[in-house]
Amino acid sequence: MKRKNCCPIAQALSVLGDKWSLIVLRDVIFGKKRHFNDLLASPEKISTNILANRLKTLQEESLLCCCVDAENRRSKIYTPTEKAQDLVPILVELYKWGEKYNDKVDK
Amino acid sequence: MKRKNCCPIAQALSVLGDKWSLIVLRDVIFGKKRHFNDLLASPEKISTNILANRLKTLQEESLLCCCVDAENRRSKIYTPTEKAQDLVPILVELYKWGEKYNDKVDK
DNA sequence: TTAATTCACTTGCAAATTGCAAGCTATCTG
DNA sequence: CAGATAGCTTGCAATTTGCAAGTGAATTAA
Repeated sequence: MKRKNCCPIAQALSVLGDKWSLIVLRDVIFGKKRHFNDLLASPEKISTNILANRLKTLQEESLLCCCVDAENRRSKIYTPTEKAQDLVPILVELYKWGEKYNDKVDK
Repeated sequence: MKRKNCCPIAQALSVLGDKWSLIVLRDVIFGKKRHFNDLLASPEKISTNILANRLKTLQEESLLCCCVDAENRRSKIYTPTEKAQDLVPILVELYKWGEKYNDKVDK
């Protein structure tokens, strides 16, 4: 869903504005998770088909790059690009807001 | 979709991580839009049922409050709460990222 | 060297969400 | 009183999500 001719916020959200993309990026950027199974194991319980789909679209958006692990060729290594590293301020602000307002939800 | 017992980023995204919530909040916070039809008119073309649904959930999340326009009782006024105003840093960072990376997409 | 295991998916299918168009109700304006 | 207007609601098709099971290639264990 590309949003052309519109404000940068909407353009950013056309890439990031779904339930899972920023969760995956959080784990790659802060959690240093690099493998499919690492990402699967996060507490938010993403399912395999969604994760595979997000990894694909995040590569298409140049947010992740993927290479084969030289030491274990069935394993792939996903690494964040500079474009993804530049999401850190967004993730930090989300963290601060979430901490301020939602941290004690449902005890 | 409440995410309990998990990181503040995931909690923030459980409220904000969908296609439309932050678009509506952008228009209320920066665009000073206050009425249903103002929000409908944004270039991203949200549909009426989705907008009505988002306005409802954003009120449930204490991000918007709603009152009847005293001068025109068929009209409702939606205003951002302090909790919504505190999203400004997130929206600013989204803006900067969108501007840096996505502004020239498809020319 | 064969069998079991692991990794990264893929497939099938039901459920939920979205998008579009049309309709509805209360209020207001002429 | 006859439109017009604001803010929805409804119906329905299309897309996306969630869950479980299965696949194939690479690796490790026996």
